[in-house]
Amino acid sequence: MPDTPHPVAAIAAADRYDFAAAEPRWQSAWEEAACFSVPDVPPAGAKKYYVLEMFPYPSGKIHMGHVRNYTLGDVVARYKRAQGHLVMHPMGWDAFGLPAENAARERGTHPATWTYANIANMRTELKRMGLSLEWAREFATCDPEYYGQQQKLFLDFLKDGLVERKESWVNWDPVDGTVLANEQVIDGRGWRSGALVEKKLLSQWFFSITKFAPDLLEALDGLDRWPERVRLMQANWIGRSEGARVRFEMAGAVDDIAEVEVFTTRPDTLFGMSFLAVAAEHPLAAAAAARDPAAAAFVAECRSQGTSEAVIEQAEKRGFDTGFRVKHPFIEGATYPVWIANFVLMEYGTGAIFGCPSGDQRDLDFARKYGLPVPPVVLPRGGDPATFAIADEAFTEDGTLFNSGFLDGLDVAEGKRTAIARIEELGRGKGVTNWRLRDWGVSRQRYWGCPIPVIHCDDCGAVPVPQGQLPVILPEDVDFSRPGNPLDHHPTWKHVNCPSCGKAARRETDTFDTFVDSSWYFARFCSPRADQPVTQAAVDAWLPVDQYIGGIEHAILHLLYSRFFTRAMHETGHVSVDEPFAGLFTQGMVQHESYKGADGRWLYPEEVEKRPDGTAIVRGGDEPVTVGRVESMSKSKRNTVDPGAIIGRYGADTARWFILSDNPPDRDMEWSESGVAGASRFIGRVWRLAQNLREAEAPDEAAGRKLLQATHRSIAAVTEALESFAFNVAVARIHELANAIGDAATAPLAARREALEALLRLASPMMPHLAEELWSTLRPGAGLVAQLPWLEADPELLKAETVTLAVQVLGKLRGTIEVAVDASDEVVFAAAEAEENVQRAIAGKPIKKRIHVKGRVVNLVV
RNA sequence: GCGGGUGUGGCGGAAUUGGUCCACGCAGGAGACUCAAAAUCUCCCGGUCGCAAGACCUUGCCGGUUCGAGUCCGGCCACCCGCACCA
Repeated sequence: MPDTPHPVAAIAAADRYDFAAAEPRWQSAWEEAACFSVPDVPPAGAKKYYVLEMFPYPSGKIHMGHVRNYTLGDVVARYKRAQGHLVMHPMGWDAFGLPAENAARERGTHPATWTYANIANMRTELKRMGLSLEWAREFATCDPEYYGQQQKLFLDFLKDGLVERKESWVNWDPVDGTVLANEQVIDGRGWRSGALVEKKLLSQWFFSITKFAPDLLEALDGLDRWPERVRLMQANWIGRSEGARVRFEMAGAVDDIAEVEVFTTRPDTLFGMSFLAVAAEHPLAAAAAARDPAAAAFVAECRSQGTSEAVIEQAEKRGFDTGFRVKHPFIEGATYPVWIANFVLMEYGTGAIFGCPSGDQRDLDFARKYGLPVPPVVLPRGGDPATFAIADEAFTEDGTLFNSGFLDGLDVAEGKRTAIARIEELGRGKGVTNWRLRDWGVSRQRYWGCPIPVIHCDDCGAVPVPQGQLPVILPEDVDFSRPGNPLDHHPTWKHVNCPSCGKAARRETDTFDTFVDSSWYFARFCSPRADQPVTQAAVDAWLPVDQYIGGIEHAILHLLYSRFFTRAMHETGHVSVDEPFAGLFTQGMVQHESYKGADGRWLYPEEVEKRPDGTAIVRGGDEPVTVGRVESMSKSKRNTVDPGAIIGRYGADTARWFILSDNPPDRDMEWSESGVAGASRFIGRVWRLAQNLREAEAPDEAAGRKLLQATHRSIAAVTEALESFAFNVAVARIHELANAIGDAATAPLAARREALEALLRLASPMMPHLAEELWSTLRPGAGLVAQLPWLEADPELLKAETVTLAVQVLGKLRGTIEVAVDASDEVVFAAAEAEENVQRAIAGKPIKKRIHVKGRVVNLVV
């Protein structure tokens, strides 16, 4: 950033705030003063505060979501710094991932070239925002210095039994010969080839996150600075459920399969069984397919359904009767058909369920569709057992069991206990706790990711790469002209000798899921250049992150994986904490109106001109524009606004101010051009307030005191708003203070000056450049606002002598009265009843009850 | 489909957590300044009725609890986020 000298006198003479000159100047000043640098290990007694925003994927340009995210974090960082904390506020890049490979295939640019060019550009853009970041800690996850340390962590996890090799299903594009991500599967077809996607079984690496399931669930209670909804979503995702595993004996073994095990949370409804259903990947389904071409066709069809749970759950529920039958564990002689069903998930429970249509909506829909019986077994309270029947809605609530043999008369909870006891007695299964959470598959068949540091040897199996050979670095000479994983068809890279026996062996060619990269970066920031993953003293001092800020879309996966990683790093001796993020704030998305031209093509906002009558036309023409709904900014709909253009035109403070002022930060916000213009006007207004500071002709002490009271009320209100992340309210309170200063033309200069200086300091976390600019002219030589302590309200000036009470009659507002703050009930009621409009409302009726809430309201009941 | 959330003027929203609904801003209207425009400054601005005082209605919809409900409870509707290989 060029350092443009700009003498104070020149600024004062100008009639407009020159943000383009001022903003880079203050950015350099902060850098020179090293305002935002902190040591890896803070000095004894320092109050540390770690502020972190989710680091960006380097897509090429920052977008408004980034501006919002990093502005929010910056306000917190600057505010906490002013409060006397030693604040660490780093930035880095989540730099591995699919888009770089797509760019390589489409444009022939190497992923590394593309990624580092994007980072360079985005770093420049972020710097223009004036964020209080410590750039010395910057790294990208695609730096070998970072991912090499990640490989060490993986090997430690492997040694400690936190990693497993298992088989799992992937989306397979049979034409491209490529594994597809879920987002690359569109309507069951590969996005490039258009081929019907198949499921394919691959051997892959898994992190044993399920080992921590109980702790990950229980520890949510301690995360009291996390949004309740995120904790709820995580709890539901981990999904602890009590139930039973029950083995059903086959009525005639199939191959060597003599029984099928199901998991159920409703063992009490076993007498309501109608069928048994298995997943298409279940061994019984395979056995059926081997015997019956129709079964094989159905299994093949399920296999083309993709691996995404959302797709599976929304697909039409379908099944195939295998002809096999199982025996009921309780009812002598009863047998039930075994179906293959497309909604049974192999990954959950045992891959098989027993169907009780009267007590489960999905089972009921299935039974109705295929004409299976629906025996009711739970009678609603007050229901008549003789006539109760299920129509098209299953009964899932508590009731009394009936038609259920030894369970008759019990309620659901007792029924569960009794049924489990009997199952265990019969040796047909047992009560178990089941978890929805699955182990975390981290293998990806891609080039642009962290290589998994393992060598496969025919004799020794999977052998860890020895410490001395780390890091395993990605080869640079890769060929993207053919589909599939370039690492796999690289001519030499994968051919190595087994570290154990020395024979020819193969490198693992899979790379890590990019969620691995982002699961420990917050720890690496504490000592970003260390030659081990983390240094103990640094992470012990700085972790956990005190305030983490990012999008709600990461509420489950990223946050859960990071919580797992921290536990795994604790277990392997790298960190001392279990929870990575003590405080979490989830921001809403940035949205904009969308526009379409006459021919239906999407238009960018800058191509559209709004007319006074509310209609819109294409700028510089007469083509009508259809204004669409407000939705999340996306490139495909072109409803994006480039932050760079906004900052160039209005300055960083304006962009920051608007993005904070529009609405509460946890809600979606609508970017609007007029809103930005409004923010820009306010910046100009504050600047003018400072230019017009001179002694009043007839200074009025009373007006001065009033202004100071308003100032100190503002200090209290803004502080409270910032504490609770109500930045839009903080902005409103600062507006009010500006209005108060503007209205106090007769107040003595000293009072107006104190008020304005307070305004600058209260606004400085949000508009740091203007605050510095004006502070430096009002208080030359008084240092940087960025290094000043936060203001505290003077309690003496917060006191009020009187208070306005609302007077209600029968709960309806009929007037207000002004009373002393400490007025007694008698005085208050007398004043209330004397009020003219209140008298009219009472209309002479006797007052039955009088309610007085101090400082708030009086309610008279007649 | 399952899990989670949101809904208050023309618009974004505020509301000491059960106590004066609509602070602050945007848009709009009127005026001042100006040859004019921009910028700036002042005033008005939820709806209906009324000359006014004021009355009635109003926090997505329907019902309930309470002296009093945007806030608590029950039932719906709409939209948004996530669903394990997008990041």
